[in-house]
Amino acid sequence: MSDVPDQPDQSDPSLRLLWRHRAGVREEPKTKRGPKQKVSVDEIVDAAIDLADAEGLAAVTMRAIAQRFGLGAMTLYSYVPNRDALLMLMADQVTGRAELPELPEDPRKRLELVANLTHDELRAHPWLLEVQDVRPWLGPNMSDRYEWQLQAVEGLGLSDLEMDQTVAVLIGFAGNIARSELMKRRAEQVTGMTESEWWEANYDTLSEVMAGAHYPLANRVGTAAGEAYQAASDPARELDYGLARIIDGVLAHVGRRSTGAADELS
Amino acid sequence: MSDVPDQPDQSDPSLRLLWRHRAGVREEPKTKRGPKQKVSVDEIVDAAIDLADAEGLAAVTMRAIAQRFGLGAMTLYSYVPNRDALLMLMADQVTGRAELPELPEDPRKRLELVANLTHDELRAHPWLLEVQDVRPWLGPNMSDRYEWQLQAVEGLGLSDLEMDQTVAVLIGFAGNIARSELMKRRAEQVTGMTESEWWEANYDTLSEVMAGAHYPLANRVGTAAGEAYQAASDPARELDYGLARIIDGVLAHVGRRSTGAADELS
DNA sequence: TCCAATTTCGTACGCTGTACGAAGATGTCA
DNA sequence: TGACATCTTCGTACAGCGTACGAAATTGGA
Repeated sequence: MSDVPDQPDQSDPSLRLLWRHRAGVREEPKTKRGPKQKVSVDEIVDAAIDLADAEGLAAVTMRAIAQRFGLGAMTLYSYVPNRDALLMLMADQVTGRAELPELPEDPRKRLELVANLTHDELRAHPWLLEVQDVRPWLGPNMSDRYEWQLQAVEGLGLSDLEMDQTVAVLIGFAGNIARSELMKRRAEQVTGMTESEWWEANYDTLSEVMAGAHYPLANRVGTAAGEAYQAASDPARELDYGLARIIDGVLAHVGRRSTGAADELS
Repeated sequence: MSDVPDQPDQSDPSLRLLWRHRAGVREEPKTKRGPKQKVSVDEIVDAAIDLADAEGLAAVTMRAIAQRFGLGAMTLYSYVPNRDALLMLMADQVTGRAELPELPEDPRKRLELVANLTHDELRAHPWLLEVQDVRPWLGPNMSDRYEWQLQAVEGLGLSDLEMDQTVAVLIGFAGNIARSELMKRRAEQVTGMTESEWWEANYDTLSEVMAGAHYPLANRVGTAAGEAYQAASDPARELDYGLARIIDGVLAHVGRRSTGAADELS
């Protein structure tokens, strides 16, 4: 009824939850009545991370986590507003586990480090690939990570915008490799065969079904891949190859600029 | 009881379903008894694609699709073995809708075309991003696509393995851009605010909560981004930048090789 | 001591994919 | 023409999900 600044707090409540440990979060002046909470948000998030690591993100159900603490499922909702928020907290918390090594002098090594760190992390916690596409949440550990990533591309001669975009390309590429590794592992798990076993088991069907279709390049390339690795793909080598090309491109770009050529981006 | 080659058919039943239209699939000698099916697999898959386009992959439920045809939910299972198979069919079928343009002469333009085609497709059908990570299914349209993609990198001086990896880098990058656009759209939908509105609404909370944390580079880069576009990111420009760098890197690689330098990959 | 505040959690709802089995439709054969 | 085998259709049911709701239990402050 009044025009008092009664703004309904448009701000995202998840932010305070994400930054709960860092200085600056003012404790809300809550009365301390009521039972003490039996566990902490961190314990819950850690348990959820462990569960996701061990059995995949699908196994991270509210009921399963609660059970780990001997709690009722609904009890979790006094710690965390909902499952999506929990996933967000998991993502930030697991990001905080990796220590960020000092950056080497050599520009190529710096960029490789950024990509490899992301890749290793996603291999250890593949469920991050499924979580990430909620939002690039601004948690404290994600922010630390981003700052570190920017340090890796600082001083190369890139514009501010290009620094951000370069980081995005690198970690995006690392994510793609990790994703293809995950797919491969899952396919083996689901079918119960290795990749080469699958090809063997389906060779007859494939050639029957593809009779009349002509894939000269795909056949040649597929054969080459099958001989080089003994599978259709080898993510580790894909990582090396693609990363080298991307870094080549970035370094060529800044090199070209520093020798006085035109640049097309602000 | 006998040692007759009674092999339990290890081959993937989904393959015959994927290739159902192409020559070479032998019709199984089934008796023609029983009622005729009222719709076709193609109609079901098309309806599912339309639904996914309009309301997202989560809206693609067996019940919802069946209802579109006035069928009972369980009826779908006489057309398709399960939901995952349906998603696979959707992915291949929607891939077949895009026509594959003739490839230009200029190598750079060819690689750009491969990436842009993928990007446009994923913008039109973002749910492909959620489906793809089941497996790179060997459907007829996916196979056509792959052959076309290989044509784009044929003759550049890449080895067979490198051709495959180059295509993977390009379409993976296009997918990442599409994914970040999707995230952005979803975030706006969920929060009901544009990106800049969100930053404005959370500015106070952010600075309160991040007090004590120092992100000099992130602040500088973030400010630059906010001024350049009026948002934290601009996927269209990220596409141009990253694509240019990747292609730079690939062309530098083959250029270096053709001028007689060493190559590190088979 | 009593109450207000808070946590805990049992129950329930709507939604999902899909297993099961009955019912109906159709072609084939005696 | 009937009887039967085979196929499609689909109602019902189940387990599992996130979570809304409200009651019960617990605690600190007045």
